Amino acid sequence: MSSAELPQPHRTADVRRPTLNAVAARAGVGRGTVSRVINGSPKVSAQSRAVVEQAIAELGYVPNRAARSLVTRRTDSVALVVPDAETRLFSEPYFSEIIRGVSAGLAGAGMQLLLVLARDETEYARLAAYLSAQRVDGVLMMAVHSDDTLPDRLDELSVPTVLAGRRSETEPLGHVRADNRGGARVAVEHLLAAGRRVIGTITGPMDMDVARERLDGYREALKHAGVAVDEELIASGDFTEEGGRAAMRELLRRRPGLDAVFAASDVMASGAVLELRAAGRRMPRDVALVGFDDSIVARHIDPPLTSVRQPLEEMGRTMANLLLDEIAHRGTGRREVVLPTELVVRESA
Amino acid sequence: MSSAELPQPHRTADVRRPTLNAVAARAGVGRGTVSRVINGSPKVSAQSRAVVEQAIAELGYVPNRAARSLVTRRTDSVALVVPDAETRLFSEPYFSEIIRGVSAGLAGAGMQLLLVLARDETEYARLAAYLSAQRVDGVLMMAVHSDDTLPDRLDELSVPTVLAGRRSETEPLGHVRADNRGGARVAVEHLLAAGRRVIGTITGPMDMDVARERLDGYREALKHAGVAVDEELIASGDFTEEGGRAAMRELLRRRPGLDAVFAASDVMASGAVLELRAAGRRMPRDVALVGFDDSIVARHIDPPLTSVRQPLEEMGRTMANLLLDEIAHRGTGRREVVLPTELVVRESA
DNA sequence: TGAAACCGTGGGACCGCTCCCACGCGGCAT
DNA sequence: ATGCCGCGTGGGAGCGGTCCCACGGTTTCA
Repeated sequence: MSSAELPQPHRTADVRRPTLNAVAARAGVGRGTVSRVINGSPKVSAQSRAVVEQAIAELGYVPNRAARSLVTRRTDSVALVVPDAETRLFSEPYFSEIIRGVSAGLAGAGMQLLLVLARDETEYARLAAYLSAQRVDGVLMMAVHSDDTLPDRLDELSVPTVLAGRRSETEPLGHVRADNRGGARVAVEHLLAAGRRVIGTITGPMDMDVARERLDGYREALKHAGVAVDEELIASGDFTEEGGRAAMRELLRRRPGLDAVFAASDVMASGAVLELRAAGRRMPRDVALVGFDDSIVARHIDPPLTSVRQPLEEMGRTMANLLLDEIAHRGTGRREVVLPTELVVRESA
Repeated sequence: MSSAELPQPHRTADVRRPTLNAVAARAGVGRGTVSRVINGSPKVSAQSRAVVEQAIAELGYVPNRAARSLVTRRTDSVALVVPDAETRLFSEPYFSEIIRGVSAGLAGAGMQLLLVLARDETEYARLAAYLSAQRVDGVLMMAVHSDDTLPDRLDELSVPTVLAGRRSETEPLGHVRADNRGGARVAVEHLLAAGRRVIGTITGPMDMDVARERLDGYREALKHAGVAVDEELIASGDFTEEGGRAAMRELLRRRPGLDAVFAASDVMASGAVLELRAAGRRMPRDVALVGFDDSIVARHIDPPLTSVRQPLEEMGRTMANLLLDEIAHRGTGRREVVLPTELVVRESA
């Protein structure tokens, strides 16, 4: 009989939810008043507010986001963009912790989190247009590469954007990062304090800011302790296990007498461990080892790895806050926040 | 002069994007025609279509999602709900792989992924109302507990829902899961094939379907091989490292002569390794060990752990597809999909 | 040759909300 | 008393789409 018998593809269940109008009718007030109550406007009498709130409760009214967005031009949602190539890194606490921080930071403001995995280059290229098309109020980006221009494009389109980490020392956009330099410094100081003097380091790719910063921290610590920096003790990896292993091999070849290594990431450290073991070096007796990230592998490496921990969740929360701030008051000036790291001492050093 | 000088908090940049109207005007056709072109309706002449597409390209037009949602009552987005308590599991490939699969599956359909971390109980309780309030077209849920009623509530509110894993053998909702029983069986068969006969198992919490299924697989394999199941060789853990360790200790106490162990998760296996090592057992010589999940720790345990891998990404993609299907044709009947597992042989067994 | 069927098309109505203007009313100064 | 101010308040307009009806122009078939 009714059209209800016809299939209704692509239609949500037509259990029509109460509208603002319905609430107004029930409360015996105008739509404007209901809207004011919902949006916490002060220009409502206590009485009206009570009546409206009552009606809302009775009807189980929830505002329609689309209708609101349409007029306010806000979406109350932000996108978290992660290049898919890096998704594997998800497996590191890095992503999950940051995400939970972001989520916590956004929840308070009633913002939704849109997860966008940029699969291939094509998709990535379209992203700027896509994200600027009034779909989100702002964008958070993780794992930005030095040569990544998406942030700049978003900036041109005046889409509030906050990055996890910076692309270079002169990052123009707002971002949050850990004190990589300080963390590295503390790590190396820890090795120095244990009496180690021939300390090598395995760096990340030098076109990444984190890698440069951690290397700088290594240098600073040595310099500060009056130990000359031996360039032969610096080998570069690429943040992969195999890269770490190769770098370690190189270090052992160049300076067989080294007694400690600071690896700029736990994953590289785990590669180094394999090589050290193969070379018959015992840890920490012969060679002490410190990593960076305090990732999940740190605890499972044998011996458990001393590592530098970043306040990931706090970084996420801070990113959310910076973004919310930027959304609320545009162009309040870009801000960068650097959060402190912490050395987690285990058995490897 | 203009109002542009006034601060405009909470307003997106007023660079007004072209509307469908603008496109129509430029193309010299009516709004209806433009709408038809955008939605791929066949009832448009080739000529009109060409003109409209041209105009769209020239203006860089992108449809306004909110406006569309308002009338269609669709949002073209689905929520992925993850109880925050489980977020730590993010660090396992489990979540990241599933997410990437989900994302891939949704991307093809032009759907957005809303990540919802349900923090505390209160929030979790509100979620049903929230999610049913025309905010998403469907819901994907991970890490559902046996006593979780959110899925049922969503179902009542006729919100299409698909789960990762089932709550019990009689799960009424659509879901995707790995062949836990078969995987466990293959794992144990692998141990049997290596000549092991006194095979213990460390199970997960028995109120979880995965745990029960994996234990069943263990039993099946033994039975099939004509080996009597010794209940003393079954110890229960809780999917944590410490739980695995305790269970292993118990097994060694009960049956010091065991020559193999099947742990229902890699994390528990890593705990077992610690205990075995403490007890002076060498692996795999004295005791062979197989885990489940092929998580990141599996490769880093010493010796590298033989483990059962689940096709996580495919599970994610399948979840997305089931959900899309359910959204498009409601009530086409609940479906459950079971995907095969694979034994990854390393050095521990 | 005329009616019927069909096809692409334009545009009005509407989705549910916010914004803002105009209005009524009581209190205060004139 | 009369005017003015300010505070709630109601409701029209409009956000940018989709849906659907009505319309003119062909084609089809009796």
